[in-house]
Amino acid sequence: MRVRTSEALRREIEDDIEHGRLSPGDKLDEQTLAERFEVSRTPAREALLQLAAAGIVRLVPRQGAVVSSVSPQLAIGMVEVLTALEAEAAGLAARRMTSIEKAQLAKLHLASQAAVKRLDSPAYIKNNAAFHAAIYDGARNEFLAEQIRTTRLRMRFYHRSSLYQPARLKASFQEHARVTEAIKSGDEALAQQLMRDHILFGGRVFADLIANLTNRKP
Amino acid sequence: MRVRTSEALRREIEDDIEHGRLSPGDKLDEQTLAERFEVSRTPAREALLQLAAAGIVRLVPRQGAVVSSVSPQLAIGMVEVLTALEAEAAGLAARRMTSIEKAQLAKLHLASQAAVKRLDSPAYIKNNAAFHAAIYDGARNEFLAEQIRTTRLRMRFYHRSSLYQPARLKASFQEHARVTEAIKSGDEALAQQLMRDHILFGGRVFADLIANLTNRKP
DNA sequence: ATGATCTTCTATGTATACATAAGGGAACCA
DNA sequence: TGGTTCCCTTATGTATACATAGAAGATCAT
Repeated sequence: MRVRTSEALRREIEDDIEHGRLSPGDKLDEQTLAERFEVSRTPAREALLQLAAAGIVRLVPRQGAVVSSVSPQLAIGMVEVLTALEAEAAGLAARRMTSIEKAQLAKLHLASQAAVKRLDSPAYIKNNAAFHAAIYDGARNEFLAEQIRTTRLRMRFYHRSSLYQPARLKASFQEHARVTEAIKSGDEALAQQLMRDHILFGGRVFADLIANLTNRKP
Repeated sequence: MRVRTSEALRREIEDDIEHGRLSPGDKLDEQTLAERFEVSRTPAREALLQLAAAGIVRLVPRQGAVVSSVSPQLAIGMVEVLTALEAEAAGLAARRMTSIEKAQLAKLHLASQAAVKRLDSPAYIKNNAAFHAAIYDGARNEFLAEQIRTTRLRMRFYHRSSLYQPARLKASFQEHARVTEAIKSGDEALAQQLMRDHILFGGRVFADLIANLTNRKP
């Protein structure tokens, strides 16, 4: 086998969580996982260990693994960290992007206008991802990009994008416009501040959602 | 056995790296680890998996594990991320600390003065850790604190604290004073900015060190 | 009937066995 | 002498076997 089996299992389980087939609190036992993927317990166990290291599942000794749940407190914490990281990326991008890259970023931004007009959330979500990815590239910091990716992945397990709300979608586009301008003009502090506001807005929706979920079933 | 064996091994190996008994690039094979700790290959292997998930070692399929090396690029990246996170913590602390906590922070800061006067780096390093820990507490964000802890741990593998330099030690104390003032007055933006400068200074020493190391043996 | 204690049973943690891919060395050829 | 190919060794990846800690259930006493 070319790829590591445990790696494949890990991705499958992540996918299950992301698509709601597994929910926070669900128990994952090694035997069942092994049977499901038709492997022995060893790779199943190793997949769980990797998930635990990433914080996706909680591994209680002698009690197996459960899908991590997110407290409102943790949700807010993640939003705050993501905000700081995204803002840093925007600031660095303002400093480091070439004029060619800045022009491309502006182009990416404009390309999303069509999706906004049609209120086409799935399309805009793709545009949005491309826009932010361009900023990560421009920041010239792989480690930062990786930290953002991990944090976002972990958040994605628990919420649908706020961009499914038409109001949020329109606001997002406006905010992107201002961020693009700030980066274009090389204004590091402004780019940071604008990105901070941008992420915080979307993040609040996430934190509110978690708070509601938790209140409902205590 | 009460604790997980692989967990214990992981800590031992981390310790080895931190204290220089293992260097970046060193190979870690499962058999040798197992023999050294007098366990079977299974826990040894699981420890390596956990270290790999944390980025401490690199795990190449069919080729075993090597202690991760840090490129100058990665070193700079880590400093930038740490800067953003520490700044965020300081800003949040400025907003959220009670006046009692603020007074305690000021007290912690003053307590480090003696170590500065004696140029006692080990003592100051302890004071420094307590000072920063108080800020993490005040930020009311466990997730942020954990991210900072992880990043710092990973950096600590590769450098001695810049606080062993007398000049840096004195400067650190002055910077702490300004940060303390900003937090006391609840000035979020200023606290962020001052902490940013503070971390960046120390971080540059780290990045320079890595750059030099890499240039020497290419 | 309720609680406590004991027993049983299951799933985890560890060890060991087996399969296989990658690397190294030897031999052979040019 | 240099290079290529083949084989062998070794370490990783996976499977299986065994030990044991906890959980669940049953039994008994109050």
